[in-house]
Amino acid sequence: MIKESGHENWAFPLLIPREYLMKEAEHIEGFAPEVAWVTRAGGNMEELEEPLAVRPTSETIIGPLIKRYIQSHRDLPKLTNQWNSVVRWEMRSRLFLRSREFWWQEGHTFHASAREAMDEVALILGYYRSIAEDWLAIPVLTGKKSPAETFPGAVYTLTLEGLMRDSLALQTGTSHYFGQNFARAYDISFSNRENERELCYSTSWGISTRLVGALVMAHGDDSGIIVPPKVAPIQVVVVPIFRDDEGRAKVERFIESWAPELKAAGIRHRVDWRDERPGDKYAHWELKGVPLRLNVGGRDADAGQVEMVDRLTRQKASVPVSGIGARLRTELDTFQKKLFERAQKFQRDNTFELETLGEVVAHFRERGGFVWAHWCGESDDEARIKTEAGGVTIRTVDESTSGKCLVCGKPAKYRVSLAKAY
RNA sequence: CGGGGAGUAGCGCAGCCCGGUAGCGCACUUGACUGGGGGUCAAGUGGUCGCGGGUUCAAAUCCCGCCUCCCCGACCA
Repeated sequence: MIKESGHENWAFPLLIPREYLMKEAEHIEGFAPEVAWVTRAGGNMEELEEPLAVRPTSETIIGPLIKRYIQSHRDLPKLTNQWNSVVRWEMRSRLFLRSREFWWQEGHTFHASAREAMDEVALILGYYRSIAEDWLAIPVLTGKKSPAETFPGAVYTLTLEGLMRDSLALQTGTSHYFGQNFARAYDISFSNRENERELCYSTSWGISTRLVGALVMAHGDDSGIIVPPKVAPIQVVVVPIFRDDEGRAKVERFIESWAPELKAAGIRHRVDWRDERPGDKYAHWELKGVPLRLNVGGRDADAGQVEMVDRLTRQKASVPVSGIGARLRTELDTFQKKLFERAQKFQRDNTFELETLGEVVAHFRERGGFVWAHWCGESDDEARIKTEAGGVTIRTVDESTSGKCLVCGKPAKYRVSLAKAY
């Protein structure tokens, strides 16, 4: 999707000179606590005269480099994307959700008009939503971040918020509109059609390996993870069941008689011939989240069928091998749909509408999920929510003309979603 | 940075208080029985007890110092 919409892959340096990093005041202020610095080098570990920052994100290195490629409105838009890892020196890390180093995709774009840049930010958010919902089967709430939660240096930040099965929210992607903030800091300008110098309008956006964590926590159960068919490396696993060599040969012949059909139907599958017991294999592949499992023994071979078990319900069904490719194709599509619907239902069942801070505090003492409420926009009130409701934060804000602020009771400017989040 | 806890076999732990030269579960190896939901039995492999020093005839155990990790809080997303 990213490439099809005209973005090119670029690669920018890992290490950022201090002077570059320091240029956008809000940006550096926001990231300062998490930046790792290279301060020594060489066999004697000598102090560097000028420390180098390990990129926590790449705006500050891309700015000074990209400006050379942008001179005229004819050079715009400049649409770049970079796959890399970044380092944020978190005090407390959490596997997949907040690690000190993580792999991601960061897009950085430069435009001749604010309108175009804002459209870009919305376009990408749509792509991210599609990745979350259509591929990972994770329903997401989208909206703007409150000023306190906005990316440092951005005019506004759009976000996707998913709900994990423990009813905590997780930010699964962000898309930022910078206006001319970064262009001003790095003097990224172009000659417009009137032959005047004008600062670029820029954006950045990213999704990371945190999505792996989201996948695990949005669908997993006590038996392990559940991987949506569309992204599953193995969509169907076949577990042969036999006692002796003779039985094995029979089952093997049977499987070989229809396994090519799976391949022809484009189904990613594997036959598990490991020297383990069937029960171990069942548990093993359930743990790994393989959507469909086929148990195949001598009795099935005789009957010309297999026993199909789906990871979601664990219900067993007999499936004739005739036309098995098409049948499994359908089953996988259904699985994808059901998984998404289950997550949607969970999100619906854990979404509430409340009016006062007292209600919100009481609610989050008992449970989690998303709570919709109204907010006047005062950051003091936002801070009060966080302290009094025990870490509850505003996840998204939408313009609103109705309702009263849940904290101060004054007419609200925004409709907000609240949640405890990772 | 504040509070708490833990370092003993690949993993999870007991033993420490009351010193006597290390044990349990899982995993692993071999064999037999087994095999349609994580099996049973038997025999095995595997450990400088986080590091350094001290006390003692003798230290996983007692004393001193150090290192590392985890949890809660603060911070961040």
